[in-house]
Amino acid sequence: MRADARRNQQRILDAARAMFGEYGTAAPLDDIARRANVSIATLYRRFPDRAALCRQVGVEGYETVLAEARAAREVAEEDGPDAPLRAVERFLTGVVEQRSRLVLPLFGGPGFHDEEATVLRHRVTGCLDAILVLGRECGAVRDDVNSTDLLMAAAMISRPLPNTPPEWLDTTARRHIAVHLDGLRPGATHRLLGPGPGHPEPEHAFSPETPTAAEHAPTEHRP
Amino acid sequence: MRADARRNQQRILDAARAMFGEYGTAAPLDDIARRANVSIATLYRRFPDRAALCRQVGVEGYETVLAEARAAREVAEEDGPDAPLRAVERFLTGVVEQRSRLVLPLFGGPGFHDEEATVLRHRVTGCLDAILVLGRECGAVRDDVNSTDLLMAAAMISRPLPNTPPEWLDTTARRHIAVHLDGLRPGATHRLLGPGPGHPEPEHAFSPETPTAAEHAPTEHRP
Amino acid sequence: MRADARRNQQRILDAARAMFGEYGTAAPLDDIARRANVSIATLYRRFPDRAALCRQVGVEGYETVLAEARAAREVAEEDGPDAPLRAVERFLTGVVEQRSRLVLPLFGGPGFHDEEATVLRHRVTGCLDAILVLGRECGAVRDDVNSTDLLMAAAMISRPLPNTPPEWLDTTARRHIAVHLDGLRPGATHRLLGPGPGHPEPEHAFSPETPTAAEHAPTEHRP
Amino acid sequence: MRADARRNQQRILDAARAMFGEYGTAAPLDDIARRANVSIATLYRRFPDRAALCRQVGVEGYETVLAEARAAREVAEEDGPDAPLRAVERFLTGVVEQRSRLVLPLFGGPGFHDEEATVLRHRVTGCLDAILVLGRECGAVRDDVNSTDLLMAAAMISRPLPNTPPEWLDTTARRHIAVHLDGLRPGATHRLLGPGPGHPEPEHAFSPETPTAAEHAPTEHRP
DNA sequence: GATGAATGAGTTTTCATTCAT
DNA sequence: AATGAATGAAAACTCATTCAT
Repeated sequence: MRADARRNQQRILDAARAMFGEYGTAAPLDDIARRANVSIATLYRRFPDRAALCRQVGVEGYETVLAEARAAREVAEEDGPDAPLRAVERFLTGVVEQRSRLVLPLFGGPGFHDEEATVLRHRVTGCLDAILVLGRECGAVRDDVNSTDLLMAAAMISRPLPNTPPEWLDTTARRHIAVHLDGLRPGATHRLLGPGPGHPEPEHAFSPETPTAAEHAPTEHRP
Repeated sequence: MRADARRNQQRILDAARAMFGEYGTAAPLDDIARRANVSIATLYRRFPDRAALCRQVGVEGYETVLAEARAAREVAEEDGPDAPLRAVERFLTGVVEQRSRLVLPLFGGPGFHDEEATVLRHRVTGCLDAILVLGRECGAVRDDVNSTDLLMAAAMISRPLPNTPPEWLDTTARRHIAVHLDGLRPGATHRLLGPGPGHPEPEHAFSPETPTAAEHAPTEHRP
Repeated sequence: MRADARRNQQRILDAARAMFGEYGTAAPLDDIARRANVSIATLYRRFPDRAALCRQVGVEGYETVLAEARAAREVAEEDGPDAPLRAVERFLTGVVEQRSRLVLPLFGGPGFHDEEATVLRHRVTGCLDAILVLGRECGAVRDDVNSTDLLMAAAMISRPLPNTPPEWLDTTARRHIAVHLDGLRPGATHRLLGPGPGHPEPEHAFSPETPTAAEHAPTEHRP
Repeated sequence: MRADARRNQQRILDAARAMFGEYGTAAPLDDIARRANVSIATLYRRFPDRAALCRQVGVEGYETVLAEARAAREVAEEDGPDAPLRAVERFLTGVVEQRSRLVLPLFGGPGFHDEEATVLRHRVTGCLDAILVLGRECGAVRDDVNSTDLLMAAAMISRPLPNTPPEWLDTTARRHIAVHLDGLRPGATHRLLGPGPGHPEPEHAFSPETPTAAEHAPTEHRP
């Protein structure tokens, strides 16, 4: 690939992430191309359709999350009895801070069963599992929470609520994280039942991805 | 308003809610009209543009949330030291169960400063405040959580995560609620600072809604 | 016809004239009905289609012109050698002043061959002919100008030029009339050839209306 | 701009002028595109909305008028005492003959204060002023008529009267011009007062365009 | 390889007209 | 007789996608 071609590709991805963030994943491809300073035909040469573009933006988002998860795991390995809990805090906070580069909640992003996304997701949950194992060992974290719970919590908390003043979003997220961290300590009165989504029963070996219904990915209008 | 007109109006709203839920708020108005068994022109007679329709669907969603909040407040007034916490549980669970009728997170719904939405939101937070007051009195709930925290939590938890298998959604939500409830008990180690969004400093009288930036309401594509 | 029905009919005509004046004869019938404070169905009861409404507004306009022509003829019969020229001035000025009630230049008004319009037009030219006969007798008016020339001049001068500041229109019309009156005096160096449109050769008896091509009545867009 | 693009642009303008002439400026854009043998989307690529198309057609019309004014100025510089009056005749006749290419009276054309239109209009009045100066010098033209009077006269006379047989239009216009020319000779008994629209008092320097009310641009229906 | 241009298909929106109350 | 409501048809406009330069 020629140097300028590679540069264009990255410009397109950056423009797409920004436009998707501002206007949603139904943002006109024309506008994305214009923002990237390339022609629409060039965009099409790189990404055969909108889905391909979304997917790539999504994958880059997963990579961002993975970076946060890895940073958090390092925190978990620090000294102190509550290091693992601080690691969870680091993870949740980090994901919220990366919000704009993220696509965990991206409609039209890589499907749940997309191979590359699956691999990345498993790497993320791998990091989170490591944190949780440490947390349980030193009694910093309740033992019925699993890595998927954490990943989903991160996704829910980082997703911007529409029709909400932007300055509320950060404060609200931070407060929610604080409550959540308190809820993660041992001594829970509301026990979580079962292994939770994506986690096999202990006695079973790892079971393959359960086949699931089509992803839900509605289209929103720009108000 | 004539009886048939009222009937049609409701039919349109029902169809719109269903279509918005399935395909997002950019769903073709044609299809909504067809689903409601009226002509597109009839839809336009009632709702001058898509925004008006969204707004009304949104308002109905707020009404649903209000109903849940009121039901929860009744639970809070039952006997027992943990009635308030059960009320919060009732509220969060109820909102998640009503998910499909809901529009808290509806793109293009009533703007944050929409008068009707504001009134309804205040009614909801009123109920939640009542619950929290009882909860603090009997020591069932930490004292730094406010009604907006609860409302935003309900919004975040009930919002379906895209690219996520539908059967995960309910389980995940239930598990998240459980952790959250444990986090709401007194004895918190992660204190919430400040009064939180929308809540004035105690020593101040009630201050009017702070003016906020334009609402964020992106458009998503259907994959 | 009931009294209220008659009142409604006139209200509709007034509203139509006003709307046609402001927005052109393609103004939405809905809006005309609203302005007249009647329902659209009532409008339809009185005027089966837009053409009928236009036609009636047009006929009323012709009646206005006829009133001006009659007033002018009375001026012509006053004393003084230039009374006929003052009569022409009266006619042209009067028509310009009535502009807003007029439809000489109304697209979609009564067609040129419409019976009622033809009768009214002939009455107008009758008055103007009387003025011109007097004018020629006392040498106040050149002898090659006919009543149709005057009627067409009135139509041209009174018609508002689009894209022209309203305050220019009156001044411009007044100045044009002044030049025109000077051009109407005897001693012309630019002679008018032939009898002019609508006027038979002197030796011929009155010939029936010559059949003409379809009327030209374009539709304009609202800017 | 690519060669084919330029060709299409001109085709669209030609089609638009023709359609506007036949059906008014509310003529369906679809039909204009079809007549120009391009797709409607191509039309929209060149002209973002109907107004832009009207404007350009209007500007081309002004250019046509300017060409006539320049040709007339050359006539004014010929020998003979009445050359300037013949120049005026040439101008008025020329404009009437170009009627179908004209847009002086085009609803929806460039607004009065449109920059390009203003420049062209000033160029036209510049030519006409030159003619009038010569005419006054050699006593061929009355001295109270100004270039705006001539331009407005041309606009009024060239504008086709609706509901009028087409064959009348040319004859009527020619006859009106003849009377007008006689009225333009010196020795006027009906003096024009004031400097007239658009012409500053002699003692004042040129004053900028007076700001005027919104242009009047009604919509007509096709009968 | 990059681009400006063209296009077809779909969606919103308007409005004249008819119908049921 | 008057009206609010419903509708079909037409028009404006947008956008993803392909083509020729």
